[in-house]
Amino acid sequence: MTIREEQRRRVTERLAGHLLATGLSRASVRQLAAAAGVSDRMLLYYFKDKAEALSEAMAQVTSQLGQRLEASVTAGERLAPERLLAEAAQMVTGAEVRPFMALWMEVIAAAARGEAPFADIAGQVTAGFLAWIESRLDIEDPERRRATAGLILAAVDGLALLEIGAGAPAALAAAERARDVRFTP
Amino acid sequence: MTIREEQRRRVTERLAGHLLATGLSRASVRQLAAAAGVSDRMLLYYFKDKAEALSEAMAQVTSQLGQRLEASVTAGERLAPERLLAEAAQMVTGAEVRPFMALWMEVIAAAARGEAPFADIAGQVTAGFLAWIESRLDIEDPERRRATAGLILAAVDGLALLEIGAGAPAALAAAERARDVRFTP
DNA sequence: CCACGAATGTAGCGACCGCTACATTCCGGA
DNA sequence: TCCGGAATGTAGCGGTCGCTACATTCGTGG
Repeated sequence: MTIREEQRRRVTERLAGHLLATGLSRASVRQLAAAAGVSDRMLLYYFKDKAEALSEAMAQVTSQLGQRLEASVTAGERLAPERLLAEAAQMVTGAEVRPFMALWMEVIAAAARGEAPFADIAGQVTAGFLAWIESRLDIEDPERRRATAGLILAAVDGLALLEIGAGAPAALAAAERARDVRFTP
Repeated sequence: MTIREEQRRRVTERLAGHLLATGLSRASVRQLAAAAGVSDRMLLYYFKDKAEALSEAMAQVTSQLGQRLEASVTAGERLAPERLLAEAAQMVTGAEVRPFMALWMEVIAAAARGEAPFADIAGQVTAGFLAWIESRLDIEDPERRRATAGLILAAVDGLALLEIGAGAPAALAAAERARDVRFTP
């Protein structure tokens, strides 16, 4: 493996940590390079441009989160939507995934205004989450399962958003209230 | 009324339209001034700085949305949370309020990273929406009413977010699915 | 040991950013 | 009519941005 490839991997991991810690606003080429412990000149040697560096780093971030999700939710078991919603709501208001949700909000916002490469990143991450939720729902009808997964993901993302706009206590209360939700049929 | 005050109002309205149409990414001082039909020098004469201009424009935007909400939802009537959720979900996926939701995502993202003045703006807008939803919920217990309002707002915002990440059809299907939600008790 | 490509450093380009100092024009009241 | 403040224009400051041209050093295969 060339030095470039090695560095690329090391730098990607550090970038992921930096993004989780500080968000996209501290993500200029020079700032990213400093956080990764390399010169800005070298960052753009390892990656062809800033977009590629960010894409790789975000892929790393979501991969890490995916592993945590796998570990925290009982594997293989399919749950009723009510339970999955309750667990997801609890998780998203917890301290562990909060950095990710904050970063995720920024990615979504950048995607909303069409900024490359965030539109692609947002689409991929959303698709990944939807597939993950779907695979854990004990709903037979595929169409209904997909729609339910979308609604659960919307609720989860919305709770993270509520936390930003109304504070953690309000978001926690809403997450508690999510336990009273029932899906029919 | 001085010319300055007159211009301030005219410019505020144009800025609101520009923000709705193009979002925060096209919101540099020079771009805002061009959209408002004044020189950048004059924009910062009417407003003391960029933050003040954006705050006024966003207040204008939310005021407009508030008027639309008042007009579209039966006034004075208190609804069951299921119905309010269904109506809100339908509204947020409609073409009318979509520009606002896109802008709202950007404001939330900026607030999440602590950017002034968006943290304040996000807090005020969220509080306004929560109060509006609460005033239309036929739930007796104030604490439960507040928590339910938070959950409904989270669902609505989440649907807008889902539309960005997964596309309009997925968001529509999830909004449809929201009709099957029941709150207990 | 040396040639050659990989790796790295130095320096800066042109564009945009928010904002301001300064000069000038406009206009209504004394 | 002229004076003073409001209104507006001109020009540019110091900074960050993403990115690159060019030069230099390093390390390894022949």
